[in-house]
This record gives sequence, structure tokens and C-alpha cells, in this order.
Amino acid sequence: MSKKKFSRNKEEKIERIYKEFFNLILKKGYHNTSTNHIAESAKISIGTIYKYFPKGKEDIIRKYFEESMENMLESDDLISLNDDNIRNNLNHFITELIKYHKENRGYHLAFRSAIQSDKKLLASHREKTFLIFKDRAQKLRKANKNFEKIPEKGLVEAFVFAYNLVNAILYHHLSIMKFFDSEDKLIEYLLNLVVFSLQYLLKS
Amino acid sequence: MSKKKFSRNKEEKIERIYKEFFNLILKKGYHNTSTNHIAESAKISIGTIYKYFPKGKEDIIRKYFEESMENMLESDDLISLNDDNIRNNLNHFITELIKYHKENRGYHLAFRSAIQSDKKLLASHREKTFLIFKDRAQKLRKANKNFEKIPEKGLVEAFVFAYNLVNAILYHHLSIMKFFDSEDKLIEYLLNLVVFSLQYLLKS
Amino acid sequence: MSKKKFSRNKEEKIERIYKEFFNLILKKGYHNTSTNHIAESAKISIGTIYKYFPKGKEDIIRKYFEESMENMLESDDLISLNDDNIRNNLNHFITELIKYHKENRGYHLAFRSAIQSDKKLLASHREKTFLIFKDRAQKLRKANKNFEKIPEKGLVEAFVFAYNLVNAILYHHLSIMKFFDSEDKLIEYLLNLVVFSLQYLLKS
Amino acid sequence: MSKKKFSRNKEEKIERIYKEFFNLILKKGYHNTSTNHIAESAKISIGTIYKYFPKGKEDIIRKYFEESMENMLESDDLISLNDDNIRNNLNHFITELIKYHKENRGYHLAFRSAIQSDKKLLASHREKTFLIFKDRAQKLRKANKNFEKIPEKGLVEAFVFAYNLVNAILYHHLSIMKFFDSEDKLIEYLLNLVVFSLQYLLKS
DNA sequence: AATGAATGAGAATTCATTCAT
DNA sequence: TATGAATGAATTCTCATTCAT
Repeated sequence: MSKKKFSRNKEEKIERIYKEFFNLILKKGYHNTSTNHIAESAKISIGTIYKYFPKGKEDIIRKYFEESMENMLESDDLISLNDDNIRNNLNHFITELIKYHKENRGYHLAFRSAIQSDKKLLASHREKTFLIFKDRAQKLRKANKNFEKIPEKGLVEAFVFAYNLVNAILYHHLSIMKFFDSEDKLIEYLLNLVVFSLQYLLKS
Repeated sequence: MSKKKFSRNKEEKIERIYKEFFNLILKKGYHNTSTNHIAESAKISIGTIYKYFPKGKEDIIRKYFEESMENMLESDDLISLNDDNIRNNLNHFITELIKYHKENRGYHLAFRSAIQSDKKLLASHREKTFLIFKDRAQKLRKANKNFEKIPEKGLVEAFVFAYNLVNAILYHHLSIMKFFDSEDKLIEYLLNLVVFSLQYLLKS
Repeated sequence: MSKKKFSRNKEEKIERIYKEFFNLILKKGYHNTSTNHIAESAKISIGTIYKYFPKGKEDIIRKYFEESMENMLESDDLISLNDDNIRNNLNHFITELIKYHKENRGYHLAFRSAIQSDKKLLASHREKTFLIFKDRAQKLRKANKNFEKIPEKGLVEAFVFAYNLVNAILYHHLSIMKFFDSEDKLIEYLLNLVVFSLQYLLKS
Repeated sequence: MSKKKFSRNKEEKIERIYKEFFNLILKKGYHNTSTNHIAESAKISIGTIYKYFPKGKEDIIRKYFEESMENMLESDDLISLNDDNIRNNLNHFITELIKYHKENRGYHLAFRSAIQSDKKLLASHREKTFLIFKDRAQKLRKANKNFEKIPEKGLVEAFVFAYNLVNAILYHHLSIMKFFDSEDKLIEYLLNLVVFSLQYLLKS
């Protein structure tokens, strides 16, 4: 009984740590956000942070990465499996990516910084990404005739590429927004870009 | 026998600072590379670094950027002004960007790192980039009928966008290379991507 | 609970920082005394010094000044608010200044030396002095008919002037003591000097 | 021939070093004025400064002190010996002190700072000051009936005291100027203060 | 388990001083 | 003699991490 209470308490604290950390990164940048600062903002003692995340900031990012990737894996919303139309699927995919990007901007900035002193994180990220889209591709191919025609490996790589391309454009300093009046137009452009790229890549 | 404690070769020293700094960034990341570290690696006293770069790391990045961009500006190869064919021009442009990218990979990674904690550097980079392509655009429009038709502002923005898009793809963790057998194929893809994007953007 | 223990510890540490800092200033001068030096002498880590005094030496001096001034002013002896006689008040004031000076001669010499070699510190000290005597003047004018007649600004400036004049004579290298057989005579001289000066100044 | 030229050149350089050094001290304070900065301002290489003043800033002050004290000793203007009126003499004395103070404010600030890391300088200064006024007192007592009545020792000490009192008020942080509309009024106040003090001191 | 005071290595930066030219 | 590039110890300050309570 009290165990559950503690557990809930713990999770709530970890949630607060994530939230404040990524908030602070958005406000001040990764390297100007200290563990002590996170503790202060999350109203948790620095000791507690080091209890949950023994390696500090890097651990926060690493654990968040693992958890969020698991969420992403479990989310059935990302691609609706039963829609035969590839373009619709991609549309859905890109819309979700943009949504995901907006919600996790702080995390992504943190992640970019973290991999600089933690090359394993990058490797781990690539591996997880690959696994996610492998799983996705397998499900899609099982559920859906149109995707069945594309070889699994090609499909996975295409998803990974599309995922990276969209992220690159969204995170990289493209000042891209000023070309588009609305988010719909942005989605449309990205969709066309991805379709074009996939056709190009899958052709060869 | 003479200790050469006081080597007076300013240019050679600055070259060494750049080289060692970017090496260290590639190895350890921007924020794990200290000015004292640079000095040690470049076998130069810390005082000398601050003599040439009074604001430390930030200044090294900034000055290298300006110098390398100036070189790019001065290069007549970048865009051959008298070729009327836009596609040829873009081809040239992208080829140069890739060449440039390959030669400056360390610097670019360093720069990406730096701007994450230095908004000024980002602003300065954007401004400089804009000016470079403004100059380019003006020259092109004067020398060349086809480009004359496109409004200057649109042309500049299109160049900036293309420059950023290509860089994003080259630097962002796209593992893009494995899709292409040869550099020619990569160039071809990027060219098509840029053409597609520019048509898309300039249309609206 | 543990708060008390921390509190006691904290104050003892701060006391040690003050003591060692002023000792070092007397021995080596303000600018030859580094924060690391203070830490070493006080057997406290440099981090702890910056925890209690975030702006380093400047903060140590500033906070010491504030505390010592507060002590001085809180003493009910300093100025008995309900005594109408201005001369009595000044007498009291000067007696307290001398007493304070004698008890803290080392600290005060260090303090003078510090503010003389740091323009910021001097400005900050002047401002603080002004505020302290402004507060004093306001209380006096409320509590006391005779002081009510003097405009607030004039009263404040007169206090500041008197305070500075007495301090200047006590700290500046006047070798003044040898002129006086007893402390009473010194007080009498200073009192007369201040009265003379104030009459002179307030007249115009 | 060239020797003379060199010599003049050297003196002119030293003059420039003094001038720029004390200027910079006035502007930025002693400890924020570096030897390199002096060199830059005086348009002399740092090597040359160290040639003339091997111990840097301290040497500049020490040498200036010696030279300026000699000038002061030789100046017959300071007190006109043949005026019987003590008040006139003091007036002259104070006027000269104020003039001297204004001309040497930078030097005095430097001096205050320098004695903190050079106690010998302070001792030396006190000794020189005493000798100057001893000499002065002796001449006065020979030339002038009124002064003859006062014992030499008392007269010297009184002069020293007056000198220090005026300097204390002028240099110490008195913000005294704002009480006076004109320099004449300041002189009048200081004169009265000194007269009052001397009467008070010589009486006992 | 939770706290947060304390630590100290390490980063950025300055500046008196040296010495090859 | 004059120069000023080069030096590096010393300084200020930060922050990840530990550990006594």
C-alpha cells in the first residue's frame, strides 16, 4: 500500500524532473542548465536527482529517450495500419512527427547536445529508431497489401530516412517556416518532399 | 639548439589553433573542449590564443566562419555566372557545397555545437549567410537573363534555403550515404531535391 | 531541527571567512588577496565561499558592511531617539563611532583599503551609507521635534558627512592620537569639529 | 649630440608614461590599469616601460613619488615666508594643497593603492612629509616673529596634521564638493577647519 | 529515503614579465 | 635600444558529485 504511494510519488518526481529539465533547456540551452538548477526548478533536492539519475543530466536524457521510444513503439496512432493508401499513411506519419517534434523540442535539443559527449547514445538512438521502424514495417506489411510488395529492408530504411529528413528540416536552422503561411502547407511540402525522396530512393 | 620559444609565425599559429580546435571538437564535443585544451594541443600558450581570439572559443568559430565564407565568396567556381541554365548552376552549386562540406566537416560540426549555447553566433551566421547569397544573387541577376526574371529577394531566400537544406541533409544524422553507390548519385539526388523544393517554394 | 545545526555551522563559517579575509587584506592588501586564498586560510572550500558570497570578495565586504552597520544602528545607544538635544545626539553618535572603530580596527582598516582600491565597491558603499542614514534620519524626524525642523535631505547629508569626516580622521594616516591625552579629549575634538562643520555647511 | 637627443627623448617618454598612467588610474582605477595598457596609451612599447621601470607599476609610482616630493621641497611658493599673518599663511597653504591635489589626483589614488603592497612606500612617504614640514617650519620660524613663538616640534606636527586633514577630506570619500558652490567656499571651509583644529590642538 | 551543505576539479580569462628580433 | 609577440601562473567563478544528517 505504502509501496504504491511511494512508487507514484517517485514517478511523479521523475516526471517533474523531465519536465523542468527540458523546459530549462529550451529557455537557457543544454549547457547552461545545471543539475542543481533542475533540482531547484523541480523542487526536488539535488540528492534525489542523483538517486534516480546517478550520472546526472546524461542519465536523464538517456532514460527519457528509452521511455519515450517505448511510448512511440506502443503508439498505434502513429500509422493507421489498415489504410491502403501510402500517401495517406505518410501524411499521417508526417503529421505525427511534427506534433511529436513540437511536444519534444526541449528533449531533442538536449539530445543533440548529449550525444556530443556520449557517442553511445547516438548509436543507441540509431539502433532504437531502426527497431521501431522495423516493427512498424513488419506490422504494416502484414496488415496491408500495398506495403507487402515493398521489401522489408527497403521499407524500414525508407521510413528511417523519411523520419530523419523531416527531423533535419524541422530542427536544423532552416528558417523554413517563413516560406509557409500555415502548418498545413508545411505538412504538404514535407509530404511531397518525402514522397519524392522515397520514390527516388526506392526506385534504385 | 635555439629553443624557438618565440615562434613568430602568426598565420601558422592561427592555422594550428583552428586545426586542433576542430579536431578536439570532433573527438570530445564543443563543450568538452576548453581553451586551455586547445592551447595544449596546439602547443601554444593560452595567452596567445586570447591574443588572437579575445573572446576565446566563440571567436575562433566566428573568425573561421568569416574567413571560410569569404573564401567561398571569392571562389569563382561556386557559380559560373555566365551559364544561363539554372539546373547547371544549381548542379555547380551543390557540387561545391558537397566539396566544401567534405573539406570543412569538423568546422561545421563545431559550429552546430556552438550555436546551441550561443544565439548570437547563430544570428551572426544567418546574417552572414544571407549577405553572401545576396551578393551572389545580385551578380547572377546582372550577368544572366534567366535569373533576372526572378525577384532578388526570392532568389536569395531560395539560395539560403537550398544551402541549408543540403547542409541539413549532409550534417544531420541521416546515414544517407548508404543509399547511394557513388557521390554522383548523391549529387543527383540533392539536385533533384533542391530543384523540387525551389519550384515548390517559388511557385507560391 | 537540523536547521539549527546548519545555521550554527553556517554562521561560524561566515565568521571565519570575514576574519581570514580581513587578516589577509591587512597583511597583503585587498587586491593581493584572492578568493582561493581566503578559502585556504579559512579552511573552507572555494565553493562554499561562493555559496554564501556569490559575487566573491565584493560580496564579503558588502555583506560585512551591511551587518556591521545594522549592528551599529540597532544598538539603542547609538542615537537615543527621544533626546531633543542635537549636540547630545551627535556626542552619542561620535562616541559610538569611536567605540566601534576601536573594537574593529583591523576590519575597518581592511574595509577602507578594500573600498579604496575598487571603484564599484566604493560606489556601492556610498549608496548603502546613504540609505542607512536616510532611514536613520526618517526615524529621528518622526520621533523628535527638533530634528523635524531640519529638511530630510539636509539631515541625511549631514549625517553622511559627519560619519565620513570622523572616519577619515580615524582611519586616514593622521597619527592623530598623539595629540590627545585621553579618549575624552579626542571625542571632544571630533564633536567640536563635526558641530563646527555642520553649522558651517547647513548655514549655506 | 645624439646623447642629448636620446636623453630628451627618454625624459619625454617617461613624462608620457607618468601622464598616461595617472590618467588611466583616474579613469579605471589602479588595479584595472595594466602595464600593457599604459604602454598602449603612451604609445611606447611594453619593453621600453620595463626598461625604465623594471618593477612595473610600483616602480612608476615610487619614482614619481621621489621626483614630485623633490619638486615640492624646492617650491618656495607653498608658503610665503615673509607674511606675518598666520591666517594668510594657512590660506596660502591650503590653496596650494588644493591645487596640488587637483593636479595629482591620479597619482594620489595610485599611491593609496600602491602602499597596500608596499609598506615601505608608506613609511618613506611619512618620513618625507615630516622632513618637508620640518624644513618649512624652520624657515618660517627664522623668517617670522609670530611663528617663532610656537615650538618647532608643535609647529611641524601641526602642519603635518593640517596637511593630512585637508588631504583626508579631499581624498577620502566625503562627497564634500556638493556642499560648496565654488572652490573659494571650499577653501574658506577648509581654512576655518584647519584654524579651528590648530587652535584646538596647540591650546592643549 | 530524502536532503542540501560542502567539495574541488576545471573552465574562462587576465596581465606582469620575458626575450628573440 | 626599442619592440611587441609570447608566455603561463594566477584569478574568478561554475557545477557535477558526494556524504553527513
